[in-house]
Amino acid sequence: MSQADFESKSPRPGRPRSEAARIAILRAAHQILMEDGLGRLTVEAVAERARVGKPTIYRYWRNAQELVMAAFLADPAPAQAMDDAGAARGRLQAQMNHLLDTFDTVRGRQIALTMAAADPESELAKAFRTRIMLQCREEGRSILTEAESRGEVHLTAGIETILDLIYAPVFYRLLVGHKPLSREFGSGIVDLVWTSICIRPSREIS
Amino acid sequence: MSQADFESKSPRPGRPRSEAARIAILRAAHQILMEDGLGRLTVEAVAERARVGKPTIYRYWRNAQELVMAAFLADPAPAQAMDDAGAARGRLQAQMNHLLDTFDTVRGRQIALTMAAADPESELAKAFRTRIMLQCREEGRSILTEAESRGEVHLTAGIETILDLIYAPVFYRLLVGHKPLSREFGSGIVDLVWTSICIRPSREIS
DNA sequence: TATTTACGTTACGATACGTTTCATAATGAG
DNA sequence: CTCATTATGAAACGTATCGTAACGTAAATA
Repeated sequence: MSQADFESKSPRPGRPRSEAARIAILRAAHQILMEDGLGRLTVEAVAERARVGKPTIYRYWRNAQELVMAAFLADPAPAQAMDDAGAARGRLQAQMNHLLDTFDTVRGRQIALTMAAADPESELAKAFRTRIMLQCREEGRSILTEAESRGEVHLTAGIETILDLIYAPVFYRLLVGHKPLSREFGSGIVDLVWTSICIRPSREIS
Repeated sequence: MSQADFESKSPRPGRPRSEAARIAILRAAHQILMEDGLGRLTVEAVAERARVGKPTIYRYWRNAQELVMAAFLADPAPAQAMDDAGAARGRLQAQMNHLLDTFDTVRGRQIALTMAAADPESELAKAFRTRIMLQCREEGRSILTEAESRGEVHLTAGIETILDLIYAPVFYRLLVGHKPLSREFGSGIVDLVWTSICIRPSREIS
């Protein structure tokens, strides 16, 4: 009788895990990330704030990095209701605005930093960035591929490169901080990319 | 007689600082960054590898972060001799290739990570990123503004936004690692941006 | 009831930070 | 030459943190 069998047959013997403790830990971690930033988060501090023992934290997560990622994912940003009806360019712009609203925040920067600081090849980092990046990137992809099928744009340069051109500058300014993010910046990005890929180039933007 | 006066009048009394120690420290730090990465560099390890005392390190630099930045700056990447004669687009492409050669390395990623992990508002971080970013960014700016003065491109979207579109995707892939950097990627970036800003749009690229 | 698993507290050994103390070294001034 | 000064590396210090072990108690199942 393996453990899997055991679990499927009846509840485990012994004390059950405390969901209240788990939630308190995730909340405490998130608060510390917002107040002190990624570099100052310690398991000790989280344990103290959540009023739990360190062993409890280590029962759920292997290290601080894993806890941090879990904390961000446990408190997901609000998804935007995407309007499927409008023009592709307008939808891309709206989505960019939503991305800026979501990431031009303390939280956004800490998320980006967490992603950057992780070993890119680790399964943990892959899973995290998939979760963080997937929604907006897939929306962008969907907008662009639909526009392509309507003959409005060409994606010759490769959809992945185009998506990077759209989203990377946000991330870049978020992390490097050499210039602020702004709606104007977001519009500039969308304008540049759209001008490049649209099949009927429109010079009236100049 | 202030310290500045003192220094300008005659050599300081007492034992002079050891340039050999300073160089050994910077080299050791750089080696550890290349082998273990930013997150694993400790002052203790640098001191041991450089065969110096910790107080010696702290006499020169206030903390590990400052030392890391100094180590990267002490070993600058080779500057590319820029050919002023070619077409702007080709020069931009060549510069992008050089940027990829320089940054698609262990060192490049550690530099980017160092920049990202620093508090963007600190004077130290500002100075560091200025040093790291200034050369390639100013070259790109120069290429584009010359092309603009020749009536080849328009920079309506703002030169800063355009420069971010060119360089951010490199940084993004370098840090996030969701897809590799490549010459093809670099060409894709330059193509997309060029198509967007050039005044005579050329459709033969599609 | 006994057994099992989870809990928080406490303690542990290891590592690292930034600083102090110390003996020695390396200079310039008198 | 002596003396004063500054730098050096080794050693030590107090503090913080990591990840884990030990412990008494709690909360469940059989």
